[in-house]
Amino acid sequence: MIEEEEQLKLDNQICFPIYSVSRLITRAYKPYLEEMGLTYPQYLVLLVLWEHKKLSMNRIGEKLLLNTNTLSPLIKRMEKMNLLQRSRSSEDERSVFVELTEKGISYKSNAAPVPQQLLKSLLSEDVELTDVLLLKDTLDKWIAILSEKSE
Amino acid sequence: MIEEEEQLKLDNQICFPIYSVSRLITRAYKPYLEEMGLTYPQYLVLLVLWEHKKLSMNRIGEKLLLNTNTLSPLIKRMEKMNLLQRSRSSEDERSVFVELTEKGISYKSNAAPVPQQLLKSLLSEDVELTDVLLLKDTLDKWIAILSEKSE
DNA sequence: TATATTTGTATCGCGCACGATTTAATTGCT
DNA sequence: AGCAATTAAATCGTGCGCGATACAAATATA
Repeated sequence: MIEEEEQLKLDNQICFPIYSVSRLITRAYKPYLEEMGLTYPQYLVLLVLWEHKKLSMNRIGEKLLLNTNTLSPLIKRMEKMNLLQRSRSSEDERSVFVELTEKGISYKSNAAPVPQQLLKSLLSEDVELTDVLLLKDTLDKWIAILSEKSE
Repeated sequence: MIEEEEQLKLDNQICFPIYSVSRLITRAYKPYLEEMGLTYPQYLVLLVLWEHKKLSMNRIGEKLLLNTNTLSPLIKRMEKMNLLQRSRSSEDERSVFVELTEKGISYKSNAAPVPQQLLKSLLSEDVELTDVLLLKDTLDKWIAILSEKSE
């Protein structure tokens, strides 16, 4: 157990590297994404829609752990870019369903090699694939814990 | 090696869990920090100043991997809260040095137990301290790689 | 059937992040 | 000394995140 004084040093924090790597990875994604005029969160929306065709705002939010106050304007921006279409459900007039346009679907082939390339740039002698899988495993468990806590 | 189609599924992404956990951790910090009226990035600035007394904007940015376009307004907000004081260097009029006030220093004792409590809430049967240290190790290596790339 | 509660989405305000640009001070070069 | 290049901060515009709030549609309850 580290003593109180030591705990507060930046180097001994566990949350700071997570926060920093998250930002650095978004930055690393940028050159690939801005060719398509996308931001990282917008790319995430495409990811779930490539996989699921048509989803309500609600379901997209659940999958990305984002609230509608973040998603609403984000998705509207993507609609303006003609990447997707929003439409009210006829069964439940409160729900808005989101579906990709041809353009949105077509971006899939451009984006396909990106995660692989990025992963490659994160691997080295020091960081092997097994380390990454271990890391992902821990993070996934934390997501389960933390997202449950915030209901 | 995962095939192309599979790669694009959210569950197979490595960057998404990092992005999500980062946000969830900031959220988990919130109840502790808002007692002091702080945000997570502001808390990070306090961390480095508790450790280093007096630093230029530049040096704070280096340590937190943040640029001045993020730090300038953030630090000005903290100055308004009387947590710190800014002053131009007399040797180099371009540099602005930042130093904590008594109030800023005094927050240290409030913040001291927070990281420990947070870490505790992240540990479970499934995630032990050794896993966390392994994770931090990988992330620190990635910071080295990624922060070098963006010069 | 009338009313209360819940649910799905949108809006508002604030605080980051960050690319691009600006301004001022310092350094380097001839 | 004189001028270009570099360096340190600040400013601007855009896009997230997110707490708080609003509002309409659907559901539950009396």
